[in-house]
Amino acid sequence: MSNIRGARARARIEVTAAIKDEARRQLAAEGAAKLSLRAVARELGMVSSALYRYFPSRDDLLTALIVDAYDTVGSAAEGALAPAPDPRDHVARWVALCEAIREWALAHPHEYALIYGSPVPGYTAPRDTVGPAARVGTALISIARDARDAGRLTPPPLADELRPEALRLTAEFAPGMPPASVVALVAAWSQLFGLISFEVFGQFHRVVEERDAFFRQSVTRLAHGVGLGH
Amino acid sequence: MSNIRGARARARIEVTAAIKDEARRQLAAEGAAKLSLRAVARELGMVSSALYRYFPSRDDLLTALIVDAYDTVGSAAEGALAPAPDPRDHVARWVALCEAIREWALAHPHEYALIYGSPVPGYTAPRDTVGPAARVGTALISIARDARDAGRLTPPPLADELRPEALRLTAEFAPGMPPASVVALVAAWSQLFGLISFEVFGQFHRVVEERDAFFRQSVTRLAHGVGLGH
DNA sequence: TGTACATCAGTGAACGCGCGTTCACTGATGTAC
DNA sequence: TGTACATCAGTGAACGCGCGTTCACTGATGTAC
Repeated sequence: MSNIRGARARARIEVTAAIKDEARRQLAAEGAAKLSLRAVARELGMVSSALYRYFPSRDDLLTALIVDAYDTVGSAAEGALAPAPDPRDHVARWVALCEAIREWALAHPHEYALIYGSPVPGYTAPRDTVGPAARVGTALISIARDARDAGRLTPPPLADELRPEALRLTAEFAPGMPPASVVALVAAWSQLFGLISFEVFGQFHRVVEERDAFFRQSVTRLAHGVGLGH
Repeated sequence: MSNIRGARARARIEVTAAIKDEARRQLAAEGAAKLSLRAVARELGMVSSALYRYFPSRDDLLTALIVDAYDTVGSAAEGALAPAPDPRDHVARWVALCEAIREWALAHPHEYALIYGSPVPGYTAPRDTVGPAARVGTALISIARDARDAGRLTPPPLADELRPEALRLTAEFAPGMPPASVVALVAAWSQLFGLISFEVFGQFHRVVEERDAFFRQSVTRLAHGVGLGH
């Protein structure tokens, strides 16, 4: 039974998780700027200095929350990729993926704001965040790749001035894909989050009412813009 | 000479402007959450309580900054509408409009974040902001309307489930326009800000390098998605 | 034109508050022999 | 299996800080007669 690992090791894992959970709760209540170590400790019945056994500073706690957020939205996206009803209907898979991301965002608006909203002032994201941050983009690309392999991806027109950049993006993020499609994918990626951010941040208030249907329509059009399903 | 208006009235206007300018400076340095009345007063050589002669509370100062931000980006947008080289090239006008908004955003990232980023926690936008907030959307619609009047607007396909919503949106925001175009316009509006937000908030860091050309390409495609220029 | 009174910008002290972080400490858990 | 020592989670007090807002006040500007 080598899985016991001692009371200390297990306690450390549990307390670390409890701190992050409470921090997330306060994030949802007050927003990132007002997240306070003292308040987290208070709520947990600890003394504030005790948190320094787990996180060297407030910023490190924030970083952990950011990494977790990227990871949960990333795995939500990847999860939506798997159970596709018809793996050959690339538009439907694209829409399902977009809907999974939107649902996560609506369920966790403050964690969403943490990673896709205004940067937290005075805080600069460390290296640890770049891997998890890429997962959503990778999922979007994978659908386009499947479509290409099935001969059902039509590259959109591409301005000459963007050709070098398109080749660079392709080499770096989606080798083998048509460069024009890669550019369109990057644009669609940001536009997807434009749709979600406007909903989550309240810009659609008193504008769009039928949000589900509007989102479905818009991301379907986005899929066509990328060249899926032609 | 009735334009003298007394030293008091003129001083009030000047001091109010100075407070907002200094607040904007701090916004750029620290972000909205850290904007502090005391720091603004300190920098202006006033005592903090003196600001209460001009703004009843910190939130009211924030509201003033938000309204100003919507107004400046709105007039930047409207300004780009006017000097169109060829008023019949609706795609070019659309692109110019989008570029004007992007340039304002890049030049004033914190004011941009104030209105298009995560909502400031604990702050709820008052009525005064809705008028100024609509100016950008109205400018986008006006281009589409010109295109339609010239017979150069092709409504995109529209899902049946969205038909009622499309009619409502049309009646409210763009009477007389094809409902499918209005839905596409609302989507394009949010997607435009997705492109800008990703650039301003750093998501394109180490991803997109040729930002000008990428933006031009993407908003041109956005124009086509709305049905301009067919 | 001169005077009496009202208005209002700005002062300075104070209120009560919460914050991040450091430090010397206690006592429980883990480890090596 | 038992003992001696090392590790480490958590304590409690303290540091120095900045914040928004209120309040009674002074003195300059504006207004009515």
